[in-house]
Amino acid sequence: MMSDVDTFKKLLIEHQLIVGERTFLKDEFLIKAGDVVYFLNWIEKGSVRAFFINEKEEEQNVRFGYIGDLFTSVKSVFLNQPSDLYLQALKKTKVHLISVEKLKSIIQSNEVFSQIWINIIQYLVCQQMDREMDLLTNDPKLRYERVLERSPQLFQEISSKHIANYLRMTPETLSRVRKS
Amino acid sequence: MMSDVDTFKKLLIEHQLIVGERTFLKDEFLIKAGDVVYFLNWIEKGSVRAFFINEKEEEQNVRFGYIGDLFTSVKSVFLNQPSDLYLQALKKTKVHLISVEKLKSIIQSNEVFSQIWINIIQYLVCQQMDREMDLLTNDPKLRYERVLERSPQLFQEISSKHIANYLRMTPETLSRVRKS
DNA sequence: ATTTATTTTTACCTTTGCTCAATAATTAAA
DNA sequence: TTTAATTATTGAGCAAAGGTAAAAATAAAT
Repeated sequence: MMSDVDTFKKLLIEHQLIVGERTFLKDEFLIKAGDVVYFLNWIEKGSVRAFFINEKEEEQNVRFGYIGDLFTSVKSVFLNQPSDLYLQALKKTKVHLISVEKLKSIIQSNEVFSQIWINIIQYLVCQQMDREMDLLTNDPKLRYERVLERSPQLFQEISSKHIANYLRMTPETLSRVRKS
Repeated sequence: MMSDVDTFKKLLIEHQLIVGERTFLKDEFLIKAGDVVYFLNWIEKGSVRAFFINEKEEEQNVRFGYIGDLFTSVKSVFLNQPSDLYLQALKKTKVHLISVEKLKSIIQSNEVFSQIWINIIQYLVCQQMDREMDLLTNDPKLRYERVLERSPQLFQEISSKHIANYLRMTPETLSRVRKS
């Protein structure tokens, strides 16, 4: 059985929404804060992180993307405003570029697209609720275990340093938590 | 100029999606965890909180609703599963009931509905990103200030006790933060 | 392969938000 | 209005997560 995201990817190809591809070296930025976002990135190879700079000028990770993921600065796309996130390649990463303009247009004109789009963003809302519940867990160990259970692949793909940041703790705390 | 939510409310009336109304006394539950959710609550009067029970059996607030808001257990509606949230009246609260079944049906069949629905849930995603950034702010004072700036009405409507919980801190810490 | 840089682990110390407790202030109930 | 119950404030002590620093382990670069 095909997932909504798989169906959506098939539609992206059929309707020629893929307008190019790009390769980023490790640490290169797909998008920087302040940039206007023209593309969704469909990751063919590599991995990416999304982070923002907080009030103390520190980087704060909010999302990771791996092979097969559609990755972008969502708020920027939805609100038509400059990105508040940085998207950065964690290793050499190849992406296919989906035109935001064409995507928005076809979501408005094509019934099939709009319905599947609804399913996809509704699912995104659900994932964000889970993320909120994770972040509201005070005990670092429980926070770690919750995320490990739901996203085990995260811990395969991403370095502990970045996971610790994502989990709102220091690398030292994560290291201790994993031992105990 | 009419907001998407206002337009949506107008459509709810025109298409007779309001199938009843209910009044809840202070502390009564609109929905309990485990319940199947049949309705969206359009709040006419009063205020409501959404919370879940965490691993330590404590209540954890995740959302508040006031007059005019559409309020429900979103994940339950989107995933067709029992609610993981409790929705509880914080004072005597009157709501109009929107049929989830009818809403889902009309979103699939009516172009106008589906397009405005897309706008509404895309906006919801953006709000959740902001919430995530709030929760990732480590310093309680900054966390308080961020939310106060973006949702000043929250501090009018809701008691400090519940706000503190929502902000991931104790009432004592919130009290001290407000003084300083 | 060797060097350089980065990440992870460990120990010790510091800070800060939480618990507990007592009081004051508000709100609800009789 | 008076009483009861809940909520908000303040202080003191403590536990736990974070900071610092140094060593060990990986990974990257030459």
